[in-house]
Amino acid sequence: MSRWPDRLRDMTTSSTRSTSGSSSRSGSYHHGDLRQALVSEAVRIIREEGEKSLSMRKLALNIGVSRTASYHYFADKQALLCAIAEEGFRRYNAMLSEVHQNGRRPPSAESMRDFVRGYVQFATEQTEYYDLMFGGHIWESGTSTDSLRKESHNSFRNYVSNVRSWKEQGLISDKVDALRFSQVSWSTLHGISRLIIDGIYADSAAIEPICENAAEMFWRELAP
Amino acid sequence: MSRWPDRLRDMTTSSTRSTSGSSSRSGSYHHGDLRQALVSEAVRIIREEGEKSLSMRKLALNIGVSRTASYHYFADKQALLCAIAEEGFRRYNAMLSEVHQNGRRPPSAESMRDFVRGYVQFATEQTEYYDLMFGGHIWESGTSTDSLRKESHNSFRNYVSNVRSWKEQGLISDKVDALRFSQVSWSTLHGISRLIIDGIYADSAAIEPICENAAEMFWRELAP
DNA sequence: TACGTATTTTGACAGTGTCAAGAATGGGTC
DNA sequence: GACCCATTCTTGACACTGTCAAAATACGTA
Repeated sequence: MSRWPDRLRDMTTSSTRSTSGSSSRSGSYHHGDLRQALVSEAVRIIREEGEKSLSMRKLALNIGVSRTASYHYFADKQALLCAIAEEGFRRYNAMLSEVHQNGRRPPSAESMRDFVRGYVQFATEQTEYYDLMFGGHIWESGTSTDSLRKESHNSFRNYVSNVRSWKEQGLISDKVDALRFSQVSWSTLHGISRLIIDGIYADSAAIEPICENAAEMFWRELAP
Repeated sequence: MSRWPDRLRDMTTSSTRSTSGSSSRSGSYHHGDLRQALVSEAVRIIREEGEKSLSMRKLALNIGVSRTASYHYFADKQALLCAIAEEGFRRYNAMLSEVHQNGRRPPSAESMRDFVRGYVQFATEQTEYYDLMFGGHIWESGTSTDSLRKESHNSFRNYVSNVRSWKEQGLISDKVDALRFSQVSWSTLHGISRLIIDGIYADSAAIEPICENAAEMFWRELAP
């Protein structure tokens, strides 16, 4: 006679379980892949109900484990959020290398436009990740995970070294300061994204021309 | 024999009381200027201990009133934060009109640099306000106060109409789209500020050259 | 002095993150 | 197969949080 028959019965039919896929043995005391299930469900909650609505207790309840089970995989809530942000950086890098076609595409007015569009699209469509990646909550007071810090530094370093290599190949003006340009242009992209996400640029029809304008401005800076 | 002798004694010597100034009658049941005291103390807590550390209960305790007294002036915590953001917009507008010398200063490479510096300085030094003004928490899910929304719209409209009037006076290139330029440049300013605030541009020595670069980029867009 | 209104308090409820201690499980060794 | 132990999960508990409803207090005014 089990001590939690209802919960177990619920678990086998829970929609949550179907997403975790591989190694989850339904009906067992051990979940099988709790760590991944936690991250997935957390992302789902943030996307569909907002970050504020994510609590460790509700998260565990939805998955079908007890409130503190998660603490075996994440030291605290912050660590969970860091793990999600890391996943975000992985997706972000994938998006970047697709837009840049792995560096095989020379910079141009068009490539700039595609890049700006891609960035803003990623930020505004995958808000669940973007908010955590550059949201501040994670970074303030230095409570972020080591691996997350490494991942994010990598991301920006790639960005700069991209510009630098363009300059060395003579594809852009040699007057450009690669580091400064990267910082300022990234700021612009980040600013556009944040203002859209936060609903301050409410008119969604304005997004496209804003991106175009930004891309033109960037290219005016870079053009040989 | 009073029912809360300790609290009353504390109140008269509390450092909090001394800041409220004018109409507070110390030692009385009625606080005198509780609304203002709440805002001031809330700002203090956010600045010195971080926004996360601000709770309605602690706030009331610090001031020396009971936990729910604040709800007579603010419908909920969100409303309190909106009030602080409004105060922030007032300070922001003051800063702007000082930098622009009330519109009497024609746009130039120097004025651009001063403007960028002023903006970033305001954002990074008065983080308590800036975070709330453009922080998202307040805007998401449309729970912001009417008066706050009005104040913020005003702020941006002023910014655009400034650029527009420059254009009409022939002080900048007539190829500039005032609205688009305003949106993109504001995004850049916001992006720089956020990335500094969030500690992602950790090197504080980089701030100055970043601002300079941004200002140059802006002026290249505007120069007649 | 009495009354109504503005202001503040107490009590209560449903949440939250997280620690410490214990219980169930599964894999490896004899 | 029986045993043991590390891994995984649960229960209980504590100190917090925002906020509602009802009661208490003080003040201005008639």
